[in-house]
Amino acid sequence: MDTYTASRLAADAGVSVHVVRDYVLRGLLQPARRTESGYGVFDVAALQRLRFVRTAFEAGIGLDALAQLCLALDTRDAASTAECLAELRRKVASRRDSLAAVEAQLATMMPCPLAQVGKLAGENDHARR
Amino acid sequence: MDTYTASRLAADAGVSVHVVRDYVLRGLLQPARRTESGYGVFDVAALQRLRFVRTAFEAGIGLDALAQLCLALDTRDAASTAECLAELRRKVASRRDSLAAVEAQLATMMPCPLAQVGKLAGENDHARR
DNA sequence: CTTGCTTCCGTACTTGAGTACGGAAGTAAG
DNA sequence: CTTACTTCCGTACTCAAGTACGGAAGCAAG
Repeated sequence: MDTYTASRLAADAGVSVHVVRDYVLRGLLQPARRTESGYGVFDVAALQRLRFVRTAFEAGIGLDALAQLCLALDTRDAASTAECLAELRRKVASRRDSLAAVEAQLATMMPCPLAQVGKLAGENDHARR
Repeated sequence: MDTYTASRLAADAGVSVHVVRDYVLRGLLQPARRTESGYGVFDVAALQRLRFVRTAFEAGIGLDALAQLCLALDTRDAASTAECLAELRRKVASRRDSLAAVEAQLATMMPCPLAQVGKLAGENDHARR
């Protein structure tokens, strides 16, 4: 019936059980329901959520920002969801830019093993102010 | 004569003096020389180095990896420099991939504020094993 | 029922990056 | 010389994300 225990969910998403618990505490994840004895029961949506969060996290998005989005998502608040999404897209874009900059600098250092680390960003600003 | 005091260097790179000291301790940066009284004296190369490190750091490269590269750079060890550069390029590439994945998922959630977080990565793997 | 796993929960430690504190000593201006 | 700022150094704290520990209780098999 597509239900997951905490450890199954963790295994399927490739994280430790602890991370699942941590994310539940942070509001990134919630069990679809709980057994009478308090055990969490998760569904496919939770797995998708968890995978999404991990991907975003690996891309450098902080858990707090993701928690905000998840909250908006869970409360089905269209306005704040849109806002969170916009903010995330900004973050992603800025991250992509830094990445591009590093790639460029890395490229300039590739061929020669000398210490010409700055050759690109040479603003050459007036020392000895 | 293009020399920088620790605080000038920090200001010009847009970081705090503490970060400069921290980076010197980590071997990411070294003063060109020191005054008799132990004060660090930096040069433009250090500024370029610092800027590069910050850019890379903002792109999600850990300081440890950067420290390795800087060590290789400073010892002018062509072999390990090349190795570090290769590794950094791998990291950058993987980071770019995560970023692309997030962008894709973000795009699928943009138009509709519903909780269809996973619609992309839908592996649909057999729950209730 | 007993043995053995999983879950729960709280708490506490770890690691990475950075900030803050406190004192000693250098430096610079009047 | 005195006052005020900067630097140095070590140590200690903060914050984020995760891991580890320890005990209580659920669950499952013999």
